[in-house]
Amino acid sequence: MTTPLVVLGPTASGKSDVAMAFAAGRPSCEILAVDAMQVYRRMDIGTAKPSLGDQRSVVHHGIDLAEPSTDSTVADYLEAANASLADMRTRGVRAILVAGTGLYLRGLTDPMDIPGRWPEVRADLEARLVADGADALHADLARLDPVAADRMEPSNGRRVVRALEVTIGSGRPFSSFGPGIAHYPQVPFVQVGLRWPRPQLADRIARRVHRMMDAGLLAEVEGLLAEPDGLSRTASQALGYKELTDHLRGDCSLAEAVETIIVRTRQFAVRQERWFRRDPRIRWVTIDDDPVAEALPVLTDLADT
RNA sequence: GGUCGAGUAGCUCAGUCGGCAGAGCAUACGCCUGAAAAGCGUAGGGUCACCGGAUCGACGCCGGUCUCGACCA
Repeated sequence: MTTPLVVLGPTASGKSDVAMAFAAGRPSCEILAVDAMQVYRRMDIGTAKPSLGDQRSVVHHGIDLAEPSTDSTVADYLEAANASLADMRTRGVRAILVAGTGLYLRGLTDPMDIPGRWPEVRADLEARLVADGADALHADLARLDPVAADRMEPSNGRRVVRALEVTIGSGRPFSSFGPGIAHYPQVPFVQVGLRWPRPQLADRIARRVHRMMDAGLLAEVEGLLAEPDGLSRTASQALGYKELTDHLRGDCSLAEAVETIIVRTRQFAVRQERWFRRDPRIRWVTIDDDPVAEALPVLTDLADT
């Protein structure tokens, strides 16, 4: 059987190692990275992209899909990732998803009908956001699509603008494109989540950030900034890249930048946990020392059933 | 040893004339379908260094002690 497996968890939880260990012992297994930043080419160290060695021993999908000078979005990712999944299915290859980006994973496990874009509508809305504030736009949304309005904070201008863009642009309520993320139907994916005690995960994150610095992250960032088109809005906000760019501009010392990377990565890891832990379909494994030794047996067990 | 300054939330610091103890960050919890490593909301948290005094009432005033820093010797 080729039910896709999902290994998910916060950054630095060891999910890639677990997936590699599983795939290494089995011939027709390939890995699909479910990660919003590993899609960017040449952003390798800071995104903890699988090493070339790992990529040689197991085929990887979902990485190096976009130039760092362009904005890659959920829809772009889902198109490519779904094509990879379909391809693996027809070849009889088992997919192992290594997932850190919750929204992207939900888009694969619970297919999403992501509405299109209406740039002119959006431009008007963004102008109004600046002029009138997010609450005013949220009031409009509450009138046009009460369900969507209820799903988001009135002060979250970015989300409110998007919901209005879709509702006005498409002529259909934003909420009519899907049930939101609070529904968890059974789906043909086996999902295993790696969970760490917070203090230990924090420690792993700090050590990994320092390891990235030792591996040449600063030079990687300098190289990307030196490219003719630089980093896109989305790529430039990747953890590590953003803070080191600030440092290179002279906004802070290197030590301060590294400390900020660690704090923000820790906060990101918590956000990942909060996203995933609501999903009742995930089988959790609490790790306290060795992710591979502790999670691989569970994964292997579930894979064979 | 002397002079001056500082000591308030986990951290950095506000605190006016003596009248309910504050902010930012951090932390915890939650939301979010084309920026998601993004964006947004809520909450908890205090021996105001310590001891004593005056006062109806002290973080604040008075006396002393301790710690840190700068300067002078």
